Formats: sequence, C-alpha cells, structure tokens
Amino acid sequence: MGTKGDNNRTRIVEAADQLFYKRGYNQTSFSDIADITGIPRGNFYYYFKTKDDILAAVVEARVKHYAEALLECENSSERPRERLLAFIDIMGSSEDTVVESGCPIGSLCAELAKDTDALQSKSREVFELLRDWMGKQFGEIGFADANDKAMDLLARMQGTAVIACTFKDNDYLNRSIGDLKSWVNSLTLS
Amino acid sequence: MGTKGDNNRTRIVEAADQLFYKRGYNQTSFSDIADITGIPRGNFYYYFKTKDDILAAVVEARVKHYAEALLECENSSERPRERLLAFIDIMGSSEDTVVESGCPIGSLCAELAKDTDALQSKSREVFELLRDWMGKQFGEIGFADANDKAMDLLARMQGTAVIACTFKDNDYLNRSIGDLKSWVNSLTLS
DNA sequence: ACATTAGTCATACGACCGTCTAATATTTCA
DNA sequence: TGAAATATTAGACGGTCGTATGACTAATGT
Repeated sequence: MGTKGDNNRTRIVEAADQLFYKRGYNQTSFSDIADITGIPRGNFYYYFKTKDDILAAVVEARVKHYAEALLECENSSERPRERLLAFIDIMGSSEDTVVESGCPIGSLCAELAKDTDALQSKSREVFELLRDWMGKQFGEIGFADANDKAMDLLARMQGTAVIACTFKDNDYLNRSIGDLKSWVNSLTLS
Repeated sequence: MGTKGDNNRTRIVEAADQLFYKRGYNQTSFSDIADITGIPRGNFYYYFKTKDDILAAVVEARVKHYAEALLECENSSERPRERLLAFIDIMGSSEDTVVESGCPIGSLCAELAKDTDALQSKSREVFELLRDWMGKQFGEIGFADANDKAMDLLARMQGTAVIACTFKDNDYLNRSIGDLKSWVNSLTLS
C-alpha cells in the first residue's frame, strides 16, 4: 500500500501537472517542482528515473482525469448529441485558465511535437481518448463519418483555445464555444 | 550599407527562424544557431543584445514575409472571397512542415503564451497582421461581423494545424483545408 | 531484537545555458 | 597612409539544468 511514499509521488505528479500546463514541459525544472512540493530535488530520482518518467505519470493522471470527465458527460444525458455539448461546456467552465495558458492537452502536444518522438506520442494519448469518445458519440447519432466529425470538433476546440489564449480574449472564447455548440446541434444526417 | 555585417545578421535571423519553428524558442540555443550558420556564439552579442532581441528580429522578418504573401493573395483576385481561399491554400502548400511542426505562427504563440508578457505580445504581431487582413477581406464581401469571421477562420486554421501535427495526419490536413474553403465559399450575407 | 526494505536528504557531477569582455582583424575614408 | 569605426573571435563568467550517489532515518516483518 505505501502511505508516505505514494503520497509524495502523487504530490510530485500533481505539481508537475500544474507546472507543465502553466509554464510548459521544457520550462519546468526539478527545482520548480521541489519548491512547490517541499520535496528535495535529489529525492525525485527515488520516484522517477528521468524527467520523461514524470511526464508519463502526468499524462496517465490526465488520461484518468479526462476519462472520468467523459463518464460524467456520458451520464449527463441519454442523447449523444447532448453529451457532446456537455463536453464542450467543460472548456467554458475553464474559461480563465484557457485564456491564460491555452488548452492543457493541446498546448502540451504542440510543445512536445518539437521534442522527441517518445514524448510526442506519450502526450498524444489524452487526445486519442477524447477523439475516440467523440467518435463514439457521433457514431451513436448515426453519422457514417463519425471519426471525421470527431477530428473536426477536436480541431475547432483547439483552434478556439489557441486564438483565445493568444489574444487574451474571453469574449471570443465564449462566443466561439456558443458557435461550436450551435454547430453540433445543427449537424444533420445526410 | 554594410555588406558583411548585414549578411551575418540576416543569416542569424534566418537560422533562428527555422530553429524556432522546428524546435521551439526555448529549446533553441545560441550554440544551435552558431552550428548552423558557422558564426561563433560570441559574435551574436555584437548583433543582438539578448535572445529576446533575436526573437524580435525573427518576428519582424515573419511579419514582412507574410505581408508579402498577403499582397500576393490580394493580387491573385479582384474578389475578396477568392483572396481568402488563396490564403488558405498557403497552408496546403506547406503540408509536410505543418504536419511535422505545426503552424509556425500558432506554435510560437502557444509556446510564448507561457513565457513573459513581452515575448508573448511580440509573437502575437504576426497573428494581428493576418487577422486584420482577413477582417478587411470579409468586410469587403459585406459582412457586418467581419472581424468575428476573421477570428473564426484564424481559429479553424489553427485547430487544423494542431490536430494534423499531433496526429501526424496529412489526410486530415488536406480534408480540413478543403472543408475550410467550402465554408468560406458557403458563407452568405444575412 | 534484528535484518531488510522504504523513504529522505544534502550534495556533487558534467554539460550546457545566455551573457559579456578584451583582444584582434578588417574596412572605411579623411 | 594612418587613424577611427566596424566587424570578428575565442574564451570565461556565474548560473541552472537533469542526473546520480552515498549516507542517513523510519518502518516493517520475523
């Protein structure tokens, strides 16, 4: 079970998660994490062999977090279309942080696309989770091109986040979220 | 005039431009630029006081580059709608690099959104150029909400780039570019 | 009670970072 | 031609990075 060790490990992952989001992976140092958690820099090696291992733990934590969020969306309605709307609303409820630092998932993927392939494919896992879930919802609605629709929705949410963050524009973010929901509602089976 | 000096300065900016795109700003070191250009690290200080100054020069070069590209789009047709289509096609012609490293403008802004305000607002300048130009085109078509439309197009292009790059998916990129052009063509004055 | 493991800590390593300087080479043009 | 301005160079500065180690304490099982 391990009471203290797992606790420290969790605290490192949580602090890293926040820092990777606010400052980026490459701009987050072991010292930064040490300062926040109070856990000495040298102790990290006991829990993680490399910085990449911390990233892997953070990604796994995020996958778990979003899997739960998707489950909530799934339970929020019988109708897949409304489940998708519920997911879009998650971005709206994180309005301020999205404007400040962008999408936690997208900004990490964009950063690590310029690093090694290993980091890149690891960070992609969260997106794959979302894509597959969205594809499932569009499929249940009855779209033959459900996966394409999922990619489109993912892309439009990402674009919204990038532009809202770049221009520090809350109004745009909210308007765009509204447009996105209208779009999902307006889609008709051909 | 200065033949040699300006030449070196230009070569530094060009190499930095490429590296900022392929590896990111923070992950590009003076040594990297020195290796590519053959210009000693120590010489950089003669041309640029700080790394931020190099970024400023790169952004200015990009503004100039895209201003010329926009002029070409503007000359390509009398009709603003077709000018917008011409601009969208630029992304298609950079297909491989977009899939590899994302949008040069968007990925830089996304990275520097997590740095200082000074770097962030500097990197934003290229986006502002594009936004204003798009707004002008939509305005000429006759849209009352021309600026909103500009932000939407910008966002959808960014989302397309992020997703295509994350999933390394050329097919998605091309399909999405086609969808974007269809969308611009389908917009009607309300 | 003792041996083993789990957890903690300070510290050091070599590498690289952005920055800066002092010395040298080259060009300019009175 | 020769002084002044411009351009170039190697190298060092202080700092931080990710990584690694060895000594220490607390907890655990027998």
